[in-house]
Amino acid sequence: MTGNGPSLIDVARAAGVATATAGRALGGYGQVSARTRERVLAAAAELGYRTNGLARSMITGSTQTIGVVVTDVANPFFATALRGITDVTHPAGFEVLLANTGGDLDAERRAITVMSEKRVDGVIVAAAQPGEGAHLKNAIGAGVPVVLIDRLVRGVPEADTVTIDNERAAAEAVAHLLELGHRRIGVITEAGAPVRGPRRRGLFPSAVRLRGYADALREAGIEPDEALIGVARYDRESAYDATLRLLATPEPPTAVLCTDNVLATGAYRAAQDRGLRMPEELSLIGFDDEPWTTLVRPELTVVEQPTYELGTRAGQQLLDRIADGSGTRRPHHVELRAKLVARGSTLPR
Amino acid sequence: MTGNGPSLIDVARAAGVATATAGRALGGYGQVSARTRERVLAAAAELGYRTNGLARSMITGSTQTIGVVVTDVANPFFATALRGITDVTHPAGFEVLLANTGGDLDAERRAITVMSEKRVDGVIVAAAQPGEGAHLKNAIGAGVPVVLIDRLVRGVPEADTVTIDNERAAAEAVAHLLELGHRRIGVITEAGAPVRGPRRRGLFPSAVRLRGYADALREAGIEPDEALIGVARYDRESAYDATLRLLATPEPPTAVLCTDNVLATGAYRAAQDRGLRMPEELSLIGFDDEPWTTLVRPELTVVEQPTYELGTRAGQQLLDRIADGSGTRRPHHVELRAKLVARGSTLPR
DNA sequence: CAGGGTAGTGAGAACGTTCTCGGTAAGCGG
DNA sequence: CCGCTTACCGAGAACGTTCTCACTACCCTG
Repeated sequence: MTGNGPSLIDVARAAGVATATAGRALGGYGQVSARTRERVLAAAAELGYRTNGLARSMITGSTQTIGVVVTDVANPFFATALRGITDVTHPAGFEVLLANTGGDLDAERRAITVMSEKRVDGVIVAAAQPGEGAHLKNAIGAGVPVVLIDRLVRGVPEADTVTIDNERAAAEAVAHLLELGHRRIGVITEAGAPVRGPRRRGLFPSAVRLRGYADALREAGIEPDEALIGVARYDRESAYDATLRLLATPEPPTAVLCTDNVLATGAYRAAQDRGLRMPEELSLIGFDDEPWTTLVRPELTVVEQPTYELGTRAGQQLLDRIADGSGTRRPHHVELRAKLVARGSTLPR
Repeated sequence: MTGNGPSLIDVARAAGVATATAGRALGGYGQVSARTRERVLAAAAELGYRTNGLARSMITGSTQTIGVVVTDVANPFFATALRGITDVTHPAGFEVLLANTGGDLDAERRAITVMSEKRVDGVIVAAAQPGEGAHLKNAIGAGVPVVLIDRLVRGVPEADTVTIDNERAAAEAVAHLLELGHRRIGVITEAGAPVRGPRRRGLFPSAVRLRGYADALREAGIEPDEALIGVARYDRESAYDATLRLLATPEPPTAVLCTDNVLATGAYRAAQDRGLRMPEELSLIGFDDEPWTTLVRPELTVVEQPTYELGTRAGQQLLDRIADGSGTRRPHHVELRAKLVARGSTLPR
């Protein structure tokens, strides 16, 4: 790099004061007379001085930077959550260091390590895998506060969490369909989500939603039918295929719930291509509200997640913990509620 | 913050070597015998040592961090561009420091200042205002490489740029409509875009697209009609209103081009609410392809921008300039081409 | 006028690395 | 056995700030 510009020493020399005094004038700490402050500021402006944040951070022990680790910023869900995070943390004087894991656990480990070495004041993590949290536990042990969003991780009880009550959200969607008279209700969900299993930390939203779906059915006296559960990869085409398979079974569902909005686009397209009239021949519910859901015909009924708020709450959570500092603060767990927005794709005729 | 953990000195003491040697063993530079390296590594693992990146960066002069400044990460356009940036820079060992300006020039100035003080190795900027580039010029003068994306800024000739040929893209869209026999072609565009004016740097995409629209019309012997230019704020509702106004004129357009995808959602909705059959009664073209454009009926014809590639190219551009270092590299200007994707909203019956 | 508090300043340590330089021991050719 | 090279390592400087401490005026109080 180039000569890197003038340092505080240069400014002090130019102003005819000690470096300590120049630092006080520019940094806004300690006592400086108005006259010398002005002299120092003038000298700094003259030389084009830029504070070296690295040196400052080494002394103060704070970088005024937080890390944000997500699987994919291009996903509108994480993008808006990220916006929520920055909207809260930026006014508080914090910058955001961003990492994309692409869902790869190793990438997440590396990201956490690098951020930790860069001495971020805390991290907000949307975990890649629910099962492995050793690296997060390490970070916390090293004094880096961790806030988990959207996904809980096993083995990190010290972390704050901000999540959405996915079980309840899915159950409400199912209840809505039951109320409309549906009995054979299908679901399109992401691969790797077990239908049964103990209720505990370390499950992904899609899995939790699937449980909410199953529980709601049982509560209505309907035993969940494996044949009505369509498993897909996390992309539109896969969801499209899964939906077609579901609709081609001997006893096809009269309603389908999608556990994600990407999956919903595939399912919607499948219903269109199959020539099924919605909601008469097939009712459809998506997850996560997006602008397009009111442009399609019929409009799509969705479970609307408070995505932006997820970000703001997580940001606030992290700020609180950073401000606390003592490390004695017990972990907080925020669970936000999603809202069912009924539209044409499920309304009764 | 907590005691901040063991330092290199502690590791060296534990391993019974000098700090310089411990640094060599852990940092992978200089000469170290296999045996001592192992001793140092063992001691480091034992103590739970984390390299202090701040101290390292102070010496090496590189933070392995780049800054990215956009107006809104929640906008899918910037979100995918950002994804492109990280996908290129992360493998090269760079982290991304993100800032949202919300379109505010002062916020952009502050962001650039802070990033510069944090000693990022370079910045990628989607500018808030095309007219003011003094702060960017300053940054470049201070040795911080700048790559502009999507929007050109006046007064910063030293910056690399990666943009999309918006003029040509809009012209192609208009040509498509002319070919279909349309003569009264309207446009919905963002406020603040002059129809005429000299061709020069410092114009925003919407303005450039509007010029492309006007030029294409003139080339076909049609003088652009002010009454066919709908101006809106950058949101769906405003575009909705502007479209309705356009359609309510005495001689309404038979086709409408939107200079942005957010505006397109509003226009599409307006056409629906007005009960206009597309493409028979109104042809519509949007900007930027998104998943929903193939879910609506009719499917939306769009100008597809290479958004992801915009990010990757910008990332590569910045990496190249950082690697160069000499500062003698002449600025590169990459202009990517958009592609018209014809769909049901414009196809002839 | 003595005593004590306070605003302002300077000198130097400290943060935790990497870099520079010099020194020691081992290996090797003659 | 001598001289030369090379691998390895240590001591200390350097990066550019903030923090600690001490010191000097100066003002105020009694």
